[in-house]
Amino acid sequence: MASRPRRSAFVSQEIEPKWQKVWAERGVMKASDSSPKPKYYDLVMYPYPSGDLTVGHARNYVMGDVLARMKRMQGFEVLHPFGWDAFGLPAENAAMKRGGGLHPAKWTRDNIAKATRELKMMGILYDWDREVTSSEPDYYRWTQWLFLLMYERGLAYRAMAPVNWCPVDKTVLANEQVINGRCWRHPDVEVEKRDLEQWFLKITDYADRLLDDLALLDKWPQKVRVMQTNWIGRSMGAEADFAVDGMPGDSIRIYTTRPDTLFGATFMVLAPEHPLVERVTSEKHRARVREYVEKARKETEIERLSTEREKTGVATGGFAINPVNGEKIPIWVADYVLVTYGTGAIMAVPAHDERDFEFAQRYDLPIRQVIAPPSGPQVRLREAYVGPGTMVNSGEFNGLDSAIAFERICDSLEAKGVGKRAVKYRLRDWLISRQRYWGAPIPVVYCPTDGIVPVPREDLPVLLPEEYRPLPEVESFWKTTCPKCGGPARRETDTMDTFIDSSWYFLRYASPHDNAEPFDSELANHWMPVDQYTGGVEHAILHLLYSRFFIKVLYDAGLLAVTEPFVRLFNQGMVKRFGQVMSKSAGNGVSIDELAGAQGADAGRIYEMFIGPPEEDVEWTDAGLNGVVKFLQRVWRLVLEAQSIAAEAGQAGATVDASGLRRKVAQTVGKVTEHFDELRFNTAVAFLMELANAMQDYLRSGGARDAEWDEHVRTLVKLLNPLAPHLGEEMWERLGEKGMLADASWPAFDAALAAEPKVVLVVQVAGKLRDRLEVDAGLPEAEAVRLALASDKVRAALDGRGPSKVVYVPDRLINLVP
RNA sequence: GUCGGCGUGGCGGAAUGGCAGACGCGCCAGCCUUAGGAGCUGGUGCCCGAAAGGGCGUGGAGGUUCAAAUCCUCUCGCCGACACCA
Repeated sequence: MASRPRRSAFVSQEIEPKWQKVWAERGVMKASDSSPKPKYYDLVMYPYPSGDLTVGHARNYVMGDVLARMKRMQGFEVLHPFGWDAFGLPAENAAMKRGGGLHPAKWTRDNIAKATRELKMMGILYDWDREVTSSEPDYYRWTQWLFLLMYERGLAYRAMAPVNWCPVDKTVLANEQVINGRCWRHPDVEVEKRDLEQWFLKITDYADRLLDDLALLDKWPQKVRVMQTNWIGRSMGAEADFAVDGMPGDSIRIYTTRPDTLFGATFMVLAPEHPLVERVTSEKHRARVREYVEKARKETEIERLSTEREKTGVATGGFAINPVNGEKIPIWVADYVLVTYGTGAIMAVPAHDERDFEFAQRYDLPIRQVIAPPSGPQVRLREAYVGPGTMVNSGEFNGLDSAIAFERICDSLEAKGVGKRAVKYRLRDWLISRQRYWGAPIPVVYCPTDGIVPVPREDLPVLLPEEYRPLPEVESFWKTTCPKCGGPARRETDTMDTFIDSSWYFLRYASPHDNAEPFDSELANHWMPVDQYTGGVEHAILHLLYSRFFIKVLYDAGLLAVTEPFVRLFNQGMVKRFGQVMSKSAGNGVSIDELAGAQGADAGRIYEMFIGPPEEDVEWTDAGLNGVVKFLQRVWRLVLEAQSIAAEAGQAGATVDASGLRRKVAQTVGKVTEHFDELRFNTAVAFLMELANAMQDYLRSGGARDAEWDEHVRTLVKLLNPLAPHLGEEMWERLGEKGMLADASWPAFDAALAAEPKVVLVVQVAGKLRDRLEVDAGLPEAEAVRLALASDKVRAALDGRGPSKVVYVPDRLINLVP
């Protein structure tokens, strides 16, 4: 920075802190609960406070800020809050690394202070009066309150179950936190299965609504809706009871999505853990079955679930009776059947199921076709036929279309009382217990007399002990008395999954200081739903599914009037540098201090918006950033030193037609507004660059700096403001404006001003471009044809042939087809 | 394996049926300057051509259409999600 520019230039280090201070003092982004203006709730996912921010983290906060600033100028009462998802393991790990010397609370608060300062340095405005921190008692008190609500509504229960255990974090995990059998936080660590008694939330009660209401979320990325649909995994089918041969009273219930293939069942398969395995096994087979079951139990989840390996199983020697035709079929045990899904037992129809087919081939089991494809019945199947067709080998149902037979066979099962239609889900209940210190304690007490007793609401919060130590080791924490009988009792020492904290934080922003309830229903109903929600796609299932669930429960409890929390969802891409996601630990981060100290926050903000489509990952380069700096310096001179630019061209005083620029300004207002609204920031920046170029050209060609010019300059500054707010305010002030630019009104789009009187009409002959004609807008077709035929180039291309067909798109193109 | 997304100049990317390459980076030439990592002017998809002009061109092959980067079919490549859910 030693060299001195010849022309005057702004110095970001001087103007940025100046305006940040003014915004803070005036509380520019404070949201009023009682404003007559229409509300706009603009939210970014609250982050885990892991330390210093990089410009990479800042990208989605800038997106939120650009939208918030424009919406304010457009006359909305904008709620743009911020907070911290502050409970979680990194704080504990940091504490452990230093031998417990650094308390997680201290570590968390220090990190929050650093990140807050950096957000402010980026010029990002929030209503900091509404800041929430999930690890503070005045927040987690209400997280506990909501747990009690779940408990009262029968949605929180304690059960013994085989659960996922992360050996590194030493805690259990929810299904959603297990990815390919590995911990979501440690991609190289396999989770273990443990049988433990844990707390669950009954999200499966809401499976249908969570699935069906996805149809309402038309402003969510399709990708996320598909992922949630698959995760919930609803399937429609039937359950049927197969009697066990020689064991009256015993039957095996199976679930199938293909009741139309019931006549094709040639064997049954039980999961190794199925409770009837021992009973149906014959003495002759017992040793082998036990050995197989034992082996399956020892295998890891990853091995069990691999689709690569060959299917294995053993016959039990037992037989079942097919309820539709009385046929006796062998019962096998195989680990490709999961005890956790459906009924843990299946009827195997190898002719019409790929997995059963593979298994039947390997163990030489019979394959019977019961559905003939439209191409006609095949003599020998080479692979399972899973499509629809005509029923064969199916008794009274022969000849029916398989879709009709599906219904008829269900009717028949129901009439005979041996089965019924059934719906199943992949979604499991949400395991929320965590064996960790740094989380919200689950507010229940175990009493020898009264069993599970919830902590009364007036006794909340159940505070974490001051000292950082595993809770089961802190006697003063768990040793308590029963709220019911007063006798000695033991407090629950597990804390809640941090995804509970984040399932309702956006409600707390509506009434962050309410000390009587988690949120004020009236205020929450005023601000909700969130109009724009921005965050990473990694929460496509986890946080976004859990939050939807919470909202539906609160709706049912009469505490909230909305059934979906987020109207429009946007997943931003990540910022990379040297090919890797930018992060402090990877050593490729650009810090906000570095940025602000060199090119400035405004340049960084615009660059992050201009660098590429907002949903794509982008590569940060210093050269690209410098291009934006040049643009801003050019705007600065354009706005404040128009004279020098005109003088430079040596034509000051000449007169040029101002109507072209007038149109350009009007068009830019329309396009920039639309593209900001649609979060297409990269193209919005491009339009502003075009406008600045056009204004510069106007001056250079001798355009007058009259009252209209002054208007154009103010329009440019306003349009630029959401992107470069510091520079905007500085220019606004120097233009002699009294109020704050942040409070100025957004330019209105004037379609009449933007309309082009003359258009370039493309002339094609047989679809090939032959000429361009400048014509009046709205030219009638006959006139367009006449003008086109008058062109030498067109006549040459037609080569004497008359056009037999004319396609005319007014103001765009005319295509003459010989 | 299944589902989804993406594939456009040297680079980031525009254009969602109607002029391919907006805007920017980079590069080339020139101007200005004591100096340039500043500013300004012009150029910049590829091929032929001195130019005028012409031809080709959005991973590949087909198709629909007066017209395709855009819609359809197949195919290749990259990325993501799910992965024995009966």
